[in-house]
Amino acid sequence: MEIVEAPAGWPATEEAARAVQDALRERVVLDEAGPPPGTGTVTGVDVAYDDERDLVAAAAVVLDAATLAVVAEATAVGRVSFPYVPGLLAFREIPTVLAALGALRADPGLVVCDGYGRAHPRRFGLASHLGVLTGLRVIGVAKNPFVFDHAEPGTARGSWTPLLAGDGEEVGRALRTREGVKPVFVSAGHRVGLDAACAHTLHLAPEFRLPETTRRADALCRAALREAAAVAPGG
DNA sequence: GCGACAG
DNA sequence: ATCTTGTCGC
Repeated sequence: MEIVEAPAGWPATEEAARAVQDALRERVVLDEAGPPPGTGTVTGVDVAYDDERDLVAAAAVVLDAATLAVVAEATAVGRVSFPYVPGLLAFREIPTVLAALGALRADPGLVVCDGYGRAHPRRFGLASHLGVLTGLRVIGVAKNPFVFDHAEPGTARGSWTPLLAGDGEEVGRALRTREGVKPVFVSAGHRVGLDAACAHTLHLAPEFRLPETTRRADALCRAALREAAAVAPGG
């Protein structure tokens, strides 16, 4: 089993990581129309951790956007490349996620990841970072609010409320995907606008709160981590 | 300085 | 993220 290590020059300090975000931020594109929901392919990415063995497992699952059926999958196991620091999540997951995406034998299409894109302290969360590094269209769908306040959206599926930054910019939305259930938190990552990001999210979550993309990727990366832990020392 | 804080 | 039992319900 190959273990993905962080590439040479990977940030080793929080200061260096923030500098990377500030430098890459200007490459983000948010004004592309992109394909409408239900067309082409859509890919979910997620990771699971084993701190005891210092391992992280990533999964990428490609779905047919029209039927939400799985058309391709790939996983990768790596060394944890950065500690968890709010605002620097991407540095913890990206090397292994890139390996999983690279092992895919199908066109990823739109990528959906856990976490945020534009709705980030420096406007450069995981979804934007992954998009700039791969050139793919990426959106972020998080399960919990981050640093931005929001009003409670209406109880109906499809209701939403803005995530507003201090300067008044709408950086994301709290979007209700199931009636009466806690909303998800959507933001644009790269080459997709916020309206489109929310439309895709609703299309991908016809039955449960979370998009099928993240549900599939979550299950797959957990399975990959169990297999990796079974043959790794420690723990 | 203190608290909050995606996964 | 992860640690964790039972329980209510489709």
